[in-house]
Amino acid sequence: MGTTKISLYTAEQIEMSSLLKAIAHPARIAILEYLIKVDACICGDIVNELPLAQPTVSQHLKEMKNAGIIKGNVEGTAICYCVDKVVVARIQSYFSAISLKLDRKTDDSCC
Amino acid sequence: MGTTKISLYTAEQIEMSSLLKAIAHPARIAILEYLIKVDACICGDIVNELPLAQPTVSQHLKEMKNAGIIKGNVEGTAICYCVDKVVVARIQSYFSAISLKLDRKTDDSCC
DNA sequence: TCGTAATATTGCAATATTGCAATATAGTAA
DNA sequence: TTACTATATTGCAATATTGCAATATTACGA
Repeated sequence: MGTTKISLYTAEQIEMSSLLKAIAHPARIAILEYLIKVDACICGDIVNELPLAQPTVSQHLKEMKNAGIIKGNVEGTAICYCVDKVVVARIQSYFSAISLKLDRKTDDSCC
Repeated sequence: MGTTKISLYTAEQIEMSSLLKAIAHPARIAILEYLIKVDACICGDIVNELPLAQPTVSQHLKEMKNAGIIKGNVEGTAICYCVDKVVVARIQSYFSAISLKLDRKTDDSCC
């Protein structure tokens, strides 16, 4: 990759992009949705739900945890992962703000 | 990359992930925000706003247009890009729905 | 027509991502 | 301790992404 002159992006832009990158994959979305669906934050059977091998799921979980979108809790042999409400809320409000700004415009000036 | 058994993800999951992928980069976010800020959907001076060369910006715009997040309109020599409200709204409501589900839970069962 | 401005495309190097087999680690139970 | 279960890590191949220089294209004006 070429060199990204990161210093010229705002902290928010960088944070947002890294959060989104952590979700921008079908498997990650599926994991996210599964963690939300299975009310209790169930752990390892994510592997059974997804068409992916255990190491791959583990990697995805690691990345998502790194990005901060999920949290992990060791419980004996199992590990309990769950979605971080606060972070999801931040993403949600980011898009709400954008959407609001877009809606305020009378109409698309050219497109 | 290994083979993603795409067939096992839902259409929504795939669509969402590809939309998010089109934004999950500081430059893409910056472009998005700029297009929203400059009320009229101004065209090529995005290049002057970003720390990126013209071909690179052009590529980003192409990808974002491919993903459907922005629209382009030829106006003589210039091209007028603007954000697609509808698509952004879809992303927004996706995260709203998730956020809502998360909030409905009494508390995080383990984390 | 020629020149210029705005944008796109091509081709390539550098790097990142994805996926998995094999292996390692850690906890728990007998 | 041994065996088992759950998860993580390593190492690697395949592919995707990012960025840009060079070049092409397209539209306009003189």
